[in-house]
Amino acid sequence: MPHPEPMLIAQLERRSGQTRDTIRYYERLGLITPPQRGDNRYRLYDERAVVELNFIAKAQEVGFTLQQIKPSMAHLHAPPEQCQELIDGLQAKAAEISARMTQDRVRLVRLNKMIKRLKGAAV
Amino acid sequence: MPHPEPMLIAQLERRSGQTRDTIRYYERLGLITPPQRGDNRYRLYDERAVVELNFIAKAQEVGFTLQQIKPSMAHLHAPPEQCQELIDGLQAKAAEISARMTQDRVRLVRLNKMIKRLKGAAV
DNA sequence: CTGGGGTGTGGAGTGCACTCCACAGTCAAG
DNA sequence: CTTGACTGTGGAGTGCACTCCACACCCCAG
Repeated sequence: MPHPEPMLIAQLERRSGQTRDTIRYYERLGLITPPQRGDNRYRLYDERAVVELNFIAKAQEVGFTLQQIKPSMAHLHAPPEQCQELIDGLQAKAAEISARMTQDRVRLVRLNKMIKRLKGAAV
Repeated sequence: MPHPEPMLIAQLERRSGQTRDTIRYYERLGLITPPQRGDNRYRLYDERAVVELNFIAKAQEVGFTLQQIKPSMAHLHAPPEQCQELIDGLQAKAAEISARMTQDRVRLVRLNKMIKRLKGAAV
């Protein structure tokens, strides 16, 4: 059933939501596994590529940079055993986000104070 | 009392916490008022510069970019009358930060789910 | 009067994540 | 057989906020 019907980059573009420039950029960076090539040197992708691109998108969404994502890509297709480093990375990122939220709370308070002062002075 | 004892850039660096490169960069951008010059073309700063640099630092702290800060610099030395645009800017930024905090809450939930799943699978 | 520090300038480099470009080969339809 | 869409490559450009550089004055202490 999973007959490997390869897709060209335009199709992967549609299926992944990433532009072909971005896809090729990720390939340059070594983030995704380099696809097969046809006789014409065209890239031939399979489902694996879709999975990888979705993973990258999700990882970015939670705040990882591409550099941080790169080492995790290896673990992506392996079953999640002894991924302590992965867990560590996730926890570090969670801490980072928490810290930013704390910062943001402070910022908001400051901003609201400024706004109040200005509004008061304007009257 | 406020005799205008001018300072060189190294002193402003110490008093403001910004490197001289950053100070000159701000000047290039037109963010701070260009200082007087001595006969040797050295920049001669006064207290005003300290105020301006502190303002920029604070504005950055609450999340404004230099581009966004630039138009506010004019109002800095004037009394705060009819600064509706300033207030608008502050409120916009507050909204922006609130939005990010909402995003961050989502991100944190996702991250914690990932962590739990990985920890569960690892056992 | 020499040396070491401070200062001036314009311009290039950094890191992130793309984004766009010119130029060239490839392929299917009319 | 030509045309237009698709693909390939390497490289340059973007925006942000610096940061660093070479090269050249300037100034004061020893």
